[in-house]
Amino acid sequence: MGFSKKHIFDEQQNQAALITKVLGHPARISIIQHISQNKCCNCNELVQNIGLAQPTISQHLNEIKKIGLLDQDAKGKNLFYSINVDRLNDCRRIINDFFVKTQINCCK
Amino acid sequence: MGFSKKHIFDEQQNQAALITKVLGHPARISIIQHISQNKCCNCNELVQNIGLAQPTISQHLNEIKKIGLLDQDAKGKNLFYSINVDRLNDCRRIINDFFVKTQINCCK
DNA sequence: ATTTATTATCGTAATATTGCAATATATAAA
DNA sequence: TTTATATATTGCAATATTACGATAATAAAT
Repeated sequence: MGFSKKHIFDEQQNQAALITKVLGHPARISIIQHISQNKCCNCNELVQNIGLAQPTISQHLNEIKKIGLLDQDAKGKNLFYSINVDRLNDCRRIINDFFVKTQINCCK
Repeated sequence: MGFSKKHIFDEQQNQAALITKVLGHPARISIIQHISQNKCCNCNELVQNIGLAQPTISQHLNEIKKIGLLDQDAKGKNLFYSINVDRLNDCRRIINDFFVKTQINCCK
């Protein structure tokens, strides 16, 4: 046990769960907020501001990349991250749809 | 290691992360949808429909309860679950705020 | 009182996540 | 070429999550 059973759920359910799972850690919420507030934010800046070790930040960045929320732009030795706004809006729509449909079902 | 560091994040960040973490599993997405579609849905019905063992469903229900999304109404030996719509809308607002603020920051 | 049905809890195994030190990699500067 | 800086990867320890069988608890029905 301990294994995943996502095959018994449909595409939409797995998609909504994947997005919320990635958002389901305060470090990742914080990283996304910080990048959005400081366009062209590099890894080091996140390490300084958030207070987690560099490998830990790097790991969380990878999780966020999994749902396509990050663009990156290498400039010299720096790697600047920014939010992919189109994908952000996709995610927002997917999660909001879940809430709206649930709410409508409850009240009819 | 392996321990949580949520004390380095603010209340809002932890709140958003807690809500999304609970939603971050397809079984819980499915359970919430099923309860919303069938008002007064008991545990057994979820077990039948979702295809996970009864203790597993019970465990997921407990996770969902942690963010106040479930009301329960004991009728005889049955325990009927329903969605707390006020709390659902709270959660929706909290998550949507996160998306909207992030999007605004990106584009100014 | 015994049986039946429903849900919760306990115990446990498998796996996943979180966090970091150490190290590797890559690029720029000296 | 050596040094410095930025990021990624590896390896590992601690903890959390997921899933389920077994069992307990509760309430109705016989």
